[in-house]
Amino acid sequence: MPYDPSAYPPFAVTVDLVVLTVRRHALCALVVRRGESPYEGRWALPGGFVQPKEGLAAAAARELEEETGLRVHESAGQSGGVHLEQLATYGDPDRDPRMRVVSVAHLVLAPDLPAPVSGGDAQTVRWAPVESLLSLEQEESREAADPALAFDHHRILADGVERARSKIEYSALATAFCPPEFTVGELRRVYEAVWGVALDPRNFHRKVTGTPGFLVPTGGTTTRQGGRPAQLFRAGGATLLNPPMLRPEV
Amino acid sequence: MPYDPSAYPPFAVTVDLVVLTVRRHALCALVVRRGESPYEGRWALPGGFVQPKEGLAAAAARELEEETGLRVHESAGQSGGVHLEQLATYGDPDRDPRMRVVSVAHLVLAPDLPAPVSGGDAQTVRWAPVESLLSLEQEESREAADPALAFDHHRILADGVERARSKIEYSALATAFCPPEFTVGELRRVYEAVWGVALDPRNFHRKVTGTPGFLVPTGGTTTRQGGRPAQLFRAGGATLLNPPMLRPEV
DNA sequence: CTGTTTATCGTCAGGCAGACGACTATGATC
DNA sequence: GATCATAGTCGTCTGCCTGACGATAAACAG
Repeated sequence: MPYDPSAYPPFAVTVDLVVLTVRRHALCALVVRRGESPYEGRWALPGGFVQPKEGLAAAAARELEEETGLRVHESAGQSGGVHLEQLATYGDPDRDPRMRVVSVAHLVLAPDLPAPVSGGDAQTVRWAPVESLLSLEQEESREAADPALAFDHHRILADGVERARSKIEYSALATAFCPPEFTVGELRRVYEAVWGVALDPRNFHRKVTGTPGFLVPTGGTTTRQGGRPAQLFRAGGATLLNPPMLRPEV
Repeated sequence: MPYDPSAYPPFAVTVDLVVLTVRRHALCALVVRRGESPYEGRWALPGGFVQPKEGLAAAAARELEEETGLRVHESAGQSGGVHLEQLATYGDPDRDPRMRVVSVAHLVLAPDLPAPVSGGDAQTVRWAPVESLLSLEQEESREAADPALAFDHHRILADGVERARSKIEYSALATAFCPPEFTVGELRRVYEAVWGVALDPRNFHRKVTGTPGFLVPTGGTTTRQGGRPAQLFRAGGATLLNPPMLRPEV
């Protein structure tokens, strides 16, 4: 099977981004409003073409910075540092009606941003709760009050959310949703938002403070959540939690 | 950013396969000898171009059947059924010296085949223990007695093996390495081969027979492993093991 | 018949998670 | 300033699961 550079089928390769954060106790994803056909006016995941001499992760990082101003830290997993990883690749022959597009989806976990989204037009880029994005799509046949996501982005988002949900079980990645310094309660609210469940504050506290390398106390305290002052922590060096955090049944 | 079908960069999209099985108590991968430049004469993972109107999983299944005669069962996870899943996508700009190739790697778990490999030339397709494939590559600078894998296939294989090792922890996928009917001991040898550790037969037996939906007794027994007759099982409907099998530390 | 091999059942101790009580230290409200 | 609401932190207890390992069972090889 010799290569003939003009004989291989014409493919376009793109990256799509599932950018997740936790805002107001809800897991939110970054979506952009499409300004062109197809799916004009619909919400879609941010993304774009991979450049000829650009790696896949580099393309994802570039698109992320173009859309949000977020910069990926090299050593992912740091608290306050944005985490980026490859999610999966979607290449159904007719996922884009215009041409054959293979999209390498990436997952980004970011802390809540004070400014909504810098670098993008506020009218066309926004955070949307994943719950509404995913549930709306389920009943796509309803009147198009809030249209569903474009292309196969519903599936990509669902896969990304599922990846995030399972990954915070056995890794320290939940700290990627937190500011550089955070309390145990704030970290617990991240788990609660991502999993959509309530956790026992006492057992959670015992678990995370008892896992070596997960949290490092900074010595400071804060009362920004109200109530008794809480210790501040940074993410420790551990990336894998063993034994894992257990997601409650059902 | 309007689409211009002639303006996007020229990409080729391929699928590569990490096909794993357990033979003679060792985890083995399918490799083919390259007959052309670059890396002529080297071993490489099987793979090929995605066709214009073909999905990624379909391309992987087609390549698998072309190289091995194996056919993927639709409902993966059945014992005796071949399991196929997407692994990851590799697209470094210079991973192939000839052109820009983005490869969507897939992971295949198959039971040990009585016939070596049907459908392929026995001289150019073979099972190789992953231990030797991976360790050889580590010392690539040694004399080229047995050259390393072509392209970035060492990394792809390593990722696939790591995926398989972690996935049998929390899923019932180990049965994909087994024939349609198998004993607890045979299943244990699968775990031991994939993880490269020895497991306690008594605790393993308690664990797998006590996990609902993992194993279904067929009523038959066999002595093909020698010793006392062992019950035969089929894979149950469960796909996720909760709690998971624990891989011994270190 | 005896030793070897593999399968299977049981026992026991330690670790960890879920349920939940108790106490502490803030700010808010009266 | 007393009281209340809110959040954080420490402990206790119980049940489940795992790792270590003893014991028995059923085949085959000599």
